[in-house]
Amino acid sequence: MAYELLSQPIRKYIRDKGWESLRPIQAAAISKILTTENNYILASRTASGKTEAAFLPILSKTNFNEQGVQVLYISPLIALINDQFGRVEDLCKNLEIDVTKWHGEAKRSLKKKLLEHPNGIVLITPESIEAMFVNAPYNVAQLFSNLKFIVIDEIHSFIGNDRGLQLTSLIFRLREQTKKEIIIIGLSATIGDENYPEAKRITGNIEKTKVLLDRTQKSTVASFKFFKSETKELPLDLLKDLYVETKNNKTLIFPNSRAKTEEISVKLRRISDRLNGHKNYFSHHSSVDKEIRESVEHFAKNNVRFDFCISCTSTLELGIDIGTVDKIIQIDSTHSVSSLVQRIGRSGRRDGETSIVGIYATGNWNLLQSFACWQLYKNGFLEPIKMASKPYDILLHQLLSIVKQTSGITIERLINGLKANPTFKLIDEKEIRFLVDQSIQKDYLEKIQSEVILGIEGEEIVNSREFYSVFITEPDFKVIHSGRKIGQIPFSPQIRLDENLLLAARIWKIKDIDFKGCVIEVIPAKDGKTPMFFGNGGAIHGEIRKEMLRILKKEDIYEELNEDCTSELEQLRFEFQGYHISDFDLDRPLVVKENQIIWFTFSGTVINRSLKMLIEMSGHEVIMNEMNSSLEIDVPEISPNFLKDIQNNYIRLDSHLEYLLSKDDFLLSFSKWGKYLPLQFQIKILKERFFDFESAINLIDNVNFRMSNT
DNA sequence: GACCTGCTGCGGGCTG
Repeated sequence: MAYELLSQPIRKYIRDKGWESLRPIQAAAISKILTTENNYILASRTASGKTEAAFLPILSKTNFNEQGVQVLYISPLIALINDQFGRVEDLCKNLEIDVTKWHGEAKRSLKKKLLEHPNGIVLITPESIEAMFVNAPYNVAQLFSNLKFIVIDEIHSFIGNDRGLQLTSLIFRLREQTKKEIIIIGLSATIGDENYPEAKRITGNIEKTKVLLDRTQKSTVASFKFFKSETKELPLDLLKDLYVETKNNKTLIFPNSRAKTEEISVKLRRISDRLNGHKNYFSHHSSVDKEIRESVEHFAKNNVRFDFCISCTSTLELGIDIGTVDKIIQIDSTHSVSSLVQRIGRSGRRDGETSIVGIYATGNWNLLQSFACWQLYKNGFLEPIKMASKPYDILLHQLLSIVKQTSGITIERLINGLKANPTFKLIDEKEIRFLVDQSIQKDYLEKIQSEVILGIEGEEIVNSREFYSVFITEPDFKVIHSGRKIGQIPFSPQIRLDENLLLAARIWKIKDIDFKGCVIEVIPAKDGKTPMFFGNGGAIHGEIRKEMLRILKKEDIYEELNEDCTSELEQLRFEFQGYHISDFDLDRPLVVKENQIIWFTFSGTVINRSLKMLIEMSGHEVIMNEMNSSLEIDVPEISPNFLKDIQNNYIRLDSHLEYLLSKDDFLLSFSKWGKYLPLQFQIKILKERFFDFESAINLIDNVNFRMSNT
């Protein structure tokens, strides 16, 4: 029995809490963590007690009287650290274990106190670990040389991206500082079976990392509605229906964009005011001030009596506890199935409760995409994610960080350290040496006999506040109302005196702009427009597109769809019925018009993007439509010559990419540190991370174009 | 028709 394995004080904690039994994931984690030395990934749905599943056995097993921090908890969000701090402190309060928050907004006095007596548990972000390595490497040694456990929360948010590679590298560097093995526990609610190898890579030891999985799913009820949108703004009928659906509930609305988030919260409140409904309409996204967001979270979590409606983006997708939510509304399709899983997980959090999700579509293709996501959700599909195998940009970043950390290191030690780092396992030693040589050439590094130190250019890169993170953020203007910060918005032509805009679920008039200090002063107003935000969103996975094609070709009637949705779907099916698709991998519809063809690729964003470039290289104009996954190409027909031409373009890709990169570095804007790489490495990361030319060429080689015979 | 994430050290001025 798992309970009997726990230490006395932990058993007392469980008794005092009045828990009748341990959750399945908790029982499994306790047995395994207490009896083995493996790393574990705990995969279990939201609100299933994963934090306790990790900490109960860790607290049982660890001797906190030893010098040094014993447990390091790593989180992707400051907000999550602040939220989990209370829970972990509660677990520790009778055990006399200190818990310390260590992030950019944590109190310095408490950090100082920890440095004087390093002990207990520390909650930290990856960027704060990076900063400590760069600015105070002696603190890393002082705090973590006796570290026993690392807990990584929301580990899926680190899979398949640069931040995950950075974290993998930082964990390796932490391990180099300690005498004993560190055991790593990763937590996640949405991690597909195919992604376990990638999650295990983060621990640095794939063989020694096991998965504990609780597949129990909550039942979910979905209903689809259709309101055609003719303009940029949402149809009034949709808003009225939305109001009725949400007025007597605790609801989260996900409209996919910050602008729509503002539009919905302001307009719903206006309807509610007119009908004497409640006033608790909020908006929550990255441009709303942190303090306002916290007060919204606090309201949702601590009030029981009042209904509320929070219109939000993915800021409320991750694990921050906002208490009970009755209903989730999704406006148009999510960009991934895993995002849908996270959002649905926010409602019906208690055991046995059903999640309720209402989905509104404003266009037929959007309806098809959101229904495809829903079908894949029911099948348990989650997008497989690949970590970059040769992340030269992260290698360069870590190389500079290590040289700063060591204040000078022999070239051989530097190269051996990078070679041993599992993050860069697939990068050859020859390539690492070349990158070091290039860095010396460009003054990022300076060679002094057999050692390197940071060069003049390197100092400038490393000694910047921007160095600690591996993702790019645009500069913002602060929005202030009588001394209080409302949020921050990007600069756009819209930012002019007397212009009105929506922010934080309110309407404001711009009264003053300080261009130098990047501050906008506003006063309340009666009517206004949504602010202009610039985003470039994520890529849609090919499986969603394939599912869309399958649904188009089926004749099934679905009970989740209301009458309007069903007739929209029937209409789309009618348009495509003449194409005779039978092989969903290779048969693709083709429309031939005068001097133009439209190819419905039903492939993911990355392949579409690659096809577009390959076709453009032949001098054709291509318009890529991401909504219906089509390419409009200015040729009269798909002739054998046309296809051969494209296949030949594949051979001269490198020189084409080289030409594009020499014009500007816009293509590379997905990689923060890529611009410091030698050209041939820039081309390689483009081909690995932004495009997938192999799959695109494979599709061109094997596709069967189907033309309509109606 | 598009999401999100984090952040040092130092010095000056102000508050309790």
